[in-house]
Amino acid sequence: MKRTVFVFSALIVSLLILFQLSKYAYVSNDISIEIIISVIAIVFLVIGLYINRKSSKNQKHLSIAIDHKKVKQLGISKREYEVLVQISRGLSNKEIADTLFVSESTIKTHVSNLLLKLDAKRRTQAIQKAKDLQILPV
Amino acid sequence: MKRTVFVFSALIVSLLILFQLSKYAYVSNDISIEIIISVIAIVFLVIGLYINRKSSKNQKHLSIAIDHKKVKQLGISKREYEVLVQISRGLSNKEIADTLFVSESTIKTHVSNLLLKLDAKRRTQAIQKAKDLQILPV
DNA sequence: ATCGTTTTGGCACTTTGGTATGAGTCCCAC
DNA sequence: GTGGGACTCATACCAAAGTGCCAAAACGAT
Repeated sequence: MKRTVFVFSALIVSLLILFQLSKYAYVSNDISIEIIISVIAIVFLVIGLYINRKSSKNQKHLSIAIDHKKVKQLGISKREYEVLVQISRGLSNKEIADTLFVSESTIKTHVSNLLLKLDAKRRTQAIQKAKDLQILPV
Repeated sequence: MKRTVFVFSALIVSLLILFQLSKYAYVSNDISIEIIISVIAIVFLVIGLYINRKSSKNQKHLSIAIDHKKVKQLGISKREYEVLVQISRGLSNKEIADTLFVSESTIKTHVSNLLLKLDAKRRTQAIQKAKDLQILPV
């Protein structure tokens, strides 16, 4: 939002500058009218591209953002979410147990609960559903 | 590529038109010089935005684009790739067998070969690696 | 301090996944 | 027409994943 304001301010300022320049060009007759117009064209092309870059960056961030609210809505606890992340990295229950310093039984319990909460039959399906729900980076 | 050519053609044409207009404005003195400049500014702003929209669309397509060459490099066959896609959708071997109209044994063979070729220990890891290698939509 | 949730874990059991091996069919290239 | 690759399938076996049930410890809020 703040950036949009900044962009429009810059736009207005450059407009004013260009009006001044165009008057100056008019005074010194026809030597540079094409150059002025070219400059204007380039400047506004760049401005257009700049605005575009901003919006595409926003899109990127949106597609990566994780919906923490949805995690809570699904009743997925903090620890369960950690397990979910490790599952999506392709780790086995034993490996997850080792990285989280708990027993494999515990991981199995967490996984079982995750499958229930995500309405999935397998861990691979859980990964897919979690990404659809934007609770895992796509 | 074709669209880029189109955009640049439009850009050059509009430039020529604007030069003509600017000369006309010069002949009819200073009544419309600001208007001409405004028009130029708006036109090129729009062109910039248009190019931006295109490039952001391209970015989207790029992030989704699949590296078919890499699939071949890894020696993954057509059928194996089909199985890989179904794995990433979260299907079980039996379900994949049903959707591809073959036996579960066949799918097991394909999966085993896939794990070898992707250097993965589990199907979840295969999904992860395949996405890293851009042979599956991220 | 007590209640509810989370986290942890064990055990027995079933299901699914993955390996190894071997083999038959099909098709394409040389 | 022969060899090689891709696709198919089976069997046997082991590993991993997942279920059900239970229960204790830890934690957080009122």
